[in-house]
Amino acid sequence: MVSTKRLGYGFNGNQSPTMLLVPRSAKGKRSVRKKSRDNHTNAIDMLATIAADLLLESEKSFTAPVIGGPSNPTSNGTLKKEDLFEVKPIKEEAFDQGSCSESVSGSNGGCALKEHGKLNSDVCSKNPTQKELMTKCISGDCGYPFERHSPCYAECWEGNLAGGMRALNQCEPLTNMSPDIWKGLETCILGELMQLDSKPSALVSSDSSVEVPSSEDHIPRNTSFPTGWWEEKQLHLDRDDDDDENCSRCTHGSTITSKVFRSHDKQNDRIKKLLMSKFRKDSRLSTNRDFPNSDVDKKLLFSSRKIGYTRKRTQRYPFKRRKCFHRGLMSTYDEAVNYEYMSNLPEINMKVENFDMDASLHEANIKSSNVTGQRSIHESEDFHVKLRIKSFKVPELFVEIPKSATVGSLKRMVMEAVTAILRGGIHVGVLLQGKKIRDDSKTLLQAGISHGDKLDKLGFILEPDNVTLSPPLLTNHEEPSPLLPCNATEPLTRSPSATPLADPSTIIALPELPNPSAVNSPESDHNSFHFPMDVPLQDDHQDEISSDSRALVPVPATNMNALSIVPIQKRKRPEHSQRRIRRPFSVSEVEALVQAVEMLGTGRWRDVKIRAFDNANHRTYVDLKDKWKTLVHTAKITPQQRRGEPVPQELLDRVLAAHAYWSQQQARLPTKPSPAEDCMLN
DNA sequence: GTTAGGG
DNA sequence: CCCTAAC
Repeated sequence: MVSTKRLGYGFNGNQSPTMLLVPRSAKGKRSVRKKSRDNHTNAIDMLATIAADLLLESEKSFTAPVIGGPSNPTSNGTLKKEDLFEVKPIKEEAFDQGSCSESVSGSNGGCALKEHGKLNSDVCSKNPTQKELMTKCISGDCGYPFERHSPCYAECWEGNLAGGMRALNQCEPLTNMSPDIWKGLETCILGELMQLDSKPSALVSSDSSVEVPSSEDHIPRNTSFPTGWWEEKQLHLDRDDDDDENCSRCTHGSTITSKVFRSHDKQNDRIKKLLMSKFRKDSRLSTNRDFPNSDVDKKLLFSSRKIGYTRKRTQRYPFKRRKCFHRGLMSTYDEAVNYEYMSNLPEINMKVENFDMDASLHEANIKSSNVTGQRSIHESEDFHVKLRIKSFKVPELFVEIPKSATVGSLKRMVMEAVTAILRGGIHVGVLLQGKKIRDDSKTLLQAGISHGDKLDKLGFILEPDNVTLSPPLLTNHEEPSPLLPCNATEPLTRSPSATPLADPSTIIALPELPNPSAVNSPESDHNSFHFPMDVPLQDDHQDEISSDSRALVPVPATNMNALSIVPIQKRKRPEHSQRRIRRPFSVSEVEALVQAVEMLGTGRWRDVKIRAFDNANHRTYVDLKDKWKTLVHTAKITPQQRRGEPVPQELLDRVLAAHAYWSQQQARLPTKPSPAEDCMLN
């Protein structure tokens, strides 16, 4: 018996950032849209993207970006010119510390914007050039209807005045799209947002101004910053007037009147009709590229280059901002799986081709849009729920390995473990407030994955495919567990329930260690160094993982409790765990098996197991029996017919001999010990 | 829980 | 390596 200290490691994958843009009406988890193929859909795409941006940020509270350049103004507010022109890349780490962290902590939710607002105020007051530039961007001089999507404004935000100026100069006005049209579109979208806010007082009044109540009350307490998008917008517009007061206004959510709502209602309705009509036609004529030449159609056909730039911006900012200000939110999205396609951010983020699939909803939209004032909340169906999955975690793994093991062996163990989990296929489970959403046919809206407060509780789970559905076990796993970041730094210490590895008898001898019993131990062979799969798959263990880590912890296959709640498509073994990983017998294992069978015979596999494979936890006596069966078969066929690692002919000869002998013995006296065993017993 | 045998 | 009948 080998006694050796083991090191426990917990793994949680770390993968590339992802962002998903999914229409609310999308069904199922795989409703990722295909990329748009023409300018028409590009235009809709862009509008949808913008709308989604606005929507999300109105719901989840938009937070201001951090100025990249003069991020650390001196106490007296003095800013050097070179500071303004210096492009300082924003490091993500910066968002996890300092004022960002404070603002995230919750008590002073307005701190982030306050800081930012003051900062920007300082910048503006000290540098009228930047202020002017920003104003130009806001006013639409660069042709972008929403300043946040304006390249020059974006640059200004980051303090990159030179870049902002360059962007402004390079920016071609969208001559095909009159400002009024854009204003109208904007108003339409914002109208949707207000409706979504579910505030009865959110009205589009006929006097061309809109009173927008604060969304503060609807912001989850654990979100970082209770400020609506329009509030931030207003902050920009009113920055000339004050600085600190901006913050208090935003934070306390007083009623404001925003310039952006001052559009003409009739025009808005007309535009909306055209837009909705356009969307509807698009959904019906998805393959028809000859689009009607309505005004909107023409005006939607603008340069795709701009769209691309806009998208680039829309991806860029939410990523940074929420990293800073929405830590609590982001953490729920951090859970993820290492899917290759997930890393293709630009592709996924532009999936809005079938922007509107629900014709009935469109009808409702058009119908309701004809009615001024209250509109159905279903209008928001057309917008998107934007989920940013920062990373997907691979299943949490547990590896126990002697300190003396090599790094290479550790790598192999991890590789084996990962392979074992992935080989059976894998799928994503969706958790909302700790509960599984099993009905793939539900829309996101129906499932409740549409509102900001709910999105906080949204999580994803990576699960093996070969799992089963067992209702009696549901309650165990369905307990709402807050989805928080998982550090998984103490994976093994939190398992009070003894695992097989805690038992010395299950410790696997490793080649690096002197092993007195290695003579008969197949595990002493270098090739037989395997990841102890039995260990991490204990039920109790996994339950703790699921509840403690609270992250996207994919459920190992043999966790019956967890697996039981997983809806599956490919369910080949409904009531059982994932197939064990294939572990070919090494030559030394074969030798040990042959030797044991020579002594014990072919009908005492349990004894064979105990005698020769007691340390090999992954070899059951059934495995040994099966292996012997295949060995006999292998010995009978020609070497050319054999596959896998060649077994020495000497061993195969012994197999045949032993097989012949014990077949004969079993026919005569099934219980008589072999001469060899007699010798051993003596 | 083991064994044996088909898949 | 899985599954299961038979013990």
